[in-house]
Amino acid sequence: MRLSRYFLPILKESPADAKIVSHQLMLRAGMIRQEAAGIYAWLPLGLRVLRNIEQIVREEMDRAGAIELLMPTLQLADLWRESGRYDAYGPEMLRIVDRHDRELLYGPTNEEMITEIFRGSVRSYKDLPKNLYHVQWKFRDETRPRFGVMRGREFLMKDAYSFDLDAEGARKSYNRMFVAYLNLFDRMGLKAVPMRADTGPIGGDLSHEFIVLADTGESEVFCHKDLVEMGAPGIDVDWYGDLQPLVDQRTALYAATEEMHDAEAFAQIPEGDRLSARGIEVGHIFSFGTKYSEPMKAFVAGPDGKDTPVQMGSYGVGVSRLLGAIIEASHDDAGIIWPESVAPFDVGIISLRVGDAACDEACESAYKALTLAGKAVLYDDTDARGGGKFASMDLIGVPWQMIVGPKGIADGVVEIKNRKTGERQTAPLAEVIARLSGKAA
RNA sequence: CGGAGUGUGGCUCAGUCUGGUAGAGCACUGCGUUCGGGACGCAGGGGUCGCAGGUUCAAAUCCUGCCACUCCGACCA
Repeated sequence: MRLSRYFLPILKESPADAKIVSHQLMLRAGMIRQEAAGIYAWLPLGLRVLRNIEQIVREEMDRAGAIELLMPTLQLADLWRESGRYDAYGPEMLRIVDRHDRELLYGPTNEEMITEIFRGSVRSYKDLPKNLYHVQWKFRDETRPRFGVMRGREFLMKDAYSFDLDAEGARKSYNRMFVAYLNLFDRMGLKAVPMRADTGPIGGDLSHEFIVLADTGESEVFCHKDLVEMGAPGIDVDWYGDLQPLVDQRTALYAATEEMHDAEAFAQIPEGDRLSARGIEVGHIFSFGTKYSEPMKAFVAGPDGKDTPVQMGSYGVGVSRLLGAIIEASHDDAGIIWPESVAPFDVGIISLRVGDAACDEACESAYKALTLAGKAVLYDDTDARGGGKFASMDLIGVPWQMIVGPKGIADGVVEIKNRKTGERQTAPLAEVIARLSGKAA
C-alpha cells in the first residue's frame, strides 16, 4: 500500500478523552474513531489488525475441531424467553421492536440461538461431540463504557459452543478449548493466564478466565507467578486424546479472579511466588451442563435409545478487546510495537527523498519485490520530511522498516530497522529485499 | 444509577467570572527556500461557539430546558 493513496489519519496529539495508553495509541494511529459512547468505527489500519487477530482465533478454533458458522446479530425475544433469560438479563440487553411490533434484541451472546440451531438438526449421540462457533458483533448496553475498545458497548467476539452426550465428553470439549486458548493467545505474543472464574449469569460449575496481566486491567487477580511464564502447549497435541494432563499442569497452581479469590489458599503459596496484580480478561470459558439444553429441549438419543439433554459449554474470546490488550502489553514511548503475527503491515518503506530518481527507483523495486513475495507493505511515498515519517511508522508499529535515502542509494545500500529492538543496520538493497521477503508474515 | 465535569475550525485548547467585530498552536492549500530523525518564510481557506427557548440595543459569554460526551464510583461472561 502506498501511503499517498491510503487512508491513515494519524494524530500528533493525544485526544483528551483517552485515558489509557492503548486507547490513546489506537486513536493516534488512526485505527478507530469513536461514533458514540462505546461504539467505534474501525478505520483501515485498525481493521487490518482486527482481521489478523480474528484469523488467528479462527485457525486455532478449527485446529481444535470447532466448526465455523455465522449467526445474526438480531435475535427474537421469544427465543430468550425459552431459557428465561429475556427477563433475567436486564437493561444491559438492547431491546428493539420491528415494524410489526415483534420484539427483538441485539445479541449480547448466543447460547439460546446456537441451542435452537443444534436441536433443530441433531438427534443422535452419534453426531457428538460438536463444537460450533462464530465471530460476530455483540452489543451490551454497559452503563459506563470506557477505555476505548477494552470496554465498548459494541464489540467483536468469537463465541464457540460445545455439545456432548455426557459430563465426561463435556470435560474433554472444555479441555480442547482450554488448550486452544493457550495457543491462540501465545500466537499473538500474549501471556494469558487461565484463572478460576465466576460463572455469572451464564451459569454452570466450571469456568476459567484467560487473563493478560496489565496495570490498566479492570480485574484484580491473584496467582502463582510461575503460571505467567509457563509457555503454550503448542499445536502438536492429540486433540481428541487425553488433554487433562496439559490442563492440570496449568490449573494445579493457584490462580483466581477477585470473585473466586480464596485468601487462605493464596497465603499457602510461598510469599515470593505470590502475584497479586491487575489483568485484562481476553477469554472466558464455561461448562454449564444442561442449563440451556434442558429448558430449550435440546435432546439427543443416547445408545440406549432414550432422549437426554446435551451437555454444553461456551467459550468466548474478546476479539476487539484483544487489540487493546496487545497494545497495553506491547508499546513504548514512540507508539505501538505489534507482534509480527498481528501487525497491520509486515514491512514499511520510508523514502527520504521523494522525486530523487535513484531513490524512487530503489523504493519502487523494493515495494514490488516484497509485495510479490506476499508481504503487506506500507510504502511511505509522501514528500513529508524524514522525521515525521519515522515517527508515524513507529507510532503505527510496523515491525520492519526499510529506510531509503539518496546518500545510501549512491552506495547501493539502505537501512533496515527493527521496531521492537530498535536495532538498525545498513545493507545492500538486494540483500535487504531478500531478507525481508523470507520473513514469516 | 449516584457524584464531578466538558461541548468554540480536522486535532489540542484559550476566550465565558466582568455581554460589545470569534482567537492561538498543530493540520490543510499555494509559492519559494530546504531536506539522513516531527524544517523555515510569505500568502491563503475553513467555525450559524452542542441544540432550543429566554433576558438584552447587543449573547460563545447571563437564565431555563434538552442532547451528547468524559472522569470517579456502583454495575459488568
